[in-house]
Amino acid sequence: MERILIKEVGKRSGEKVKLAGWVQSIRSHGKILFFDLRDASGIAQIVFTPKDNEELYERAKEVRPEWVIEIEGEIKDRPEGMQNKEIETGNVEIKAVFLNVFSKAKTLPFPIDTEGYEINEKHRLEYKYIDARRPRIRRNLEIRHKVIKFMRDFLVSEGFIEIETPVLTKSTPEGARDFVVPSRNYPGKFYALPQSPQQYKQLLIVAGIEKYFQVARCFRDEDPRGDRQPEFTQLDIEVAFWSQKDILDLVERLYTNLVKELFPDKKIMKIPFPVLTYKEVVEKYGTDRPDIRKDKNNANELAFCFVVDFPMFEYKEGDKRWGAMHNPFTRPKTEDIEVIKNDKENILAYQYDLVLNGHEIAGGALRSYKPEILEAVFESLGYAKEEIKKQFGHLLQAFEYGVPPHGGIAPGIDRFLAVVLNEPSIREVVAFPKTGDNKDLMMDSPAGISKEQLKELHLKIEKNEKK
RNA sequence: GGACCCGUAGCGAAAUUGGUCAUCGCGCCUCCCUGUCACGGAGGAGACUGCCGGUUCGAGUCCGGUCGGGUCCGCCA
Repeated sequence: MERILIKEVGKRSGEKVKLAGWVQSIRSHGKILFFDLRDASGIAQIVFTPKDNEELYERAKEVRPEWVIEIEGEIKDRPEGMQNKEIETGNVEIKAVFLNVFSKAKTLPFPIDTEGYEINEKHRLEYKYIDARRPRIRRNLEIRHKVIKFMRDFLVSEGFIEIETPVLTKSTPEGARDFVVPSRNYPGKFYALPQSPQQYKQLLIVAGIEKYFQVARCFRDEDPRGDRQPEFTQLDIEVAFWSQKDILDLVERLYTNLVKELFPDKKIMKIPFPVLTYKEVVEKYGTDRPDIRKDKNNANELAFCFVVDFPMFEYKEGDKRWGAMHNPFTRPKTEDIEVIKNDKENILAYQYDLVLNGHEIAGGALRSYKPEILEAVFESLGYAKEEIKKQFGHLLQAFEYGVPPHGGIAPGIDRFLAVVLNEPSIREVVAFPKTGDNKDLMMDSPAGISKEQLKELHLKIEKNEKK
């Protein structure tokens, strides 16, 4: 017999079927036994009585919560007054005639019939595969899937193509700390994991891909927060010949359609999204990611806005030097080389963020495509000529072979989901999140490697003198 | 790198100002129960109060350290 999904049983009364799943709860009444059987599609009530089959009933009595079983039986309309309106299949129940236990289960380390917020997160992270059995987490993962699918379908329908870029790439200065991967073939050399596919996507533009996107994993070795993980997913977008307005319009269409389709209960406060300058939001709200909601307690209010005209440079107090506010590839709003080099504090850039309810959910820019501008920016940041060539030579060289004006944006998927699902942390919308100390409690990672591996990689570990 | 918060059975909590036997709910085990759906009822097991040290006649409670989580600042092109 073919197994059917539990959500089907409600409309197949009278049929003999096979079901399989996890035993969610057991209610025993002496001479009648109820299971709530759960699969990925739903929950249904299974009934055993000794009157129908003594041997089967005795075996069913041994079953415990979370065992994985299959049953065969007849779907029957429930007796009058005994329907359960709380579940989709509550009008029927399955009278079991066959039971097979695939797998027993120990008592779970914590309950899964609650929202889960009350449980110490280290337990949930260590047993994430159990935590994810709770409906809230399964729903979050399903909605994540739908959001990503929507984004893909939307961009494809707009003529974009998705292209994968390497995960093993090169460490670059500026920006966050890199995760690095030692090379076996080249002693003392390292790959780096991408902080974003930034340079690759610009090179794809040079290649003539005019509309690129990628659901891209990005890696940054900084201390996490509730809204940051060391690895995260962004919808990486780059286009040739488009203006800033073209890009903002695309993103606005993406989110308005997405919310309409997948979150119909949510209300977007203002369409078109307000466009505010960096200067005015900092003056008015004291932050570059203003929360412009009217009612901050209303979970269904989504207040998007664009923040534009960021400064090109900012002075890094910690490093005592000038850095790029966004990234060095961003196009300044001037083409005057002398101004770029000498008037750093006043230069604005074609840089923009999308902000939602006080969270930065996308950042992007038009890029410098004229080599002399790019070089002026690098010089402004204090790079010597030979250093520029060494670090960014491949990009500058590529730009000598015909490059269109281009730009892009990268919406962060995790953060958007956390906001729209009203979750307190992006850990609630990631399948296997890491702790606030970049550890994976479930895999026990990071972990040591064998002497042989170290030797192959030409690495020696210095003993920590004092830790 | 810095500041703060938390750590008591499997889970969540309680424990006067330091003072008997460390309490409760859920879960777990056994038994009873033919209509429950968070079933119900009766009984039971389960804790060196994260770990190490100190103060004290006496520490779950105070102090120091350590380990494990969390929040924030720095950081996050």
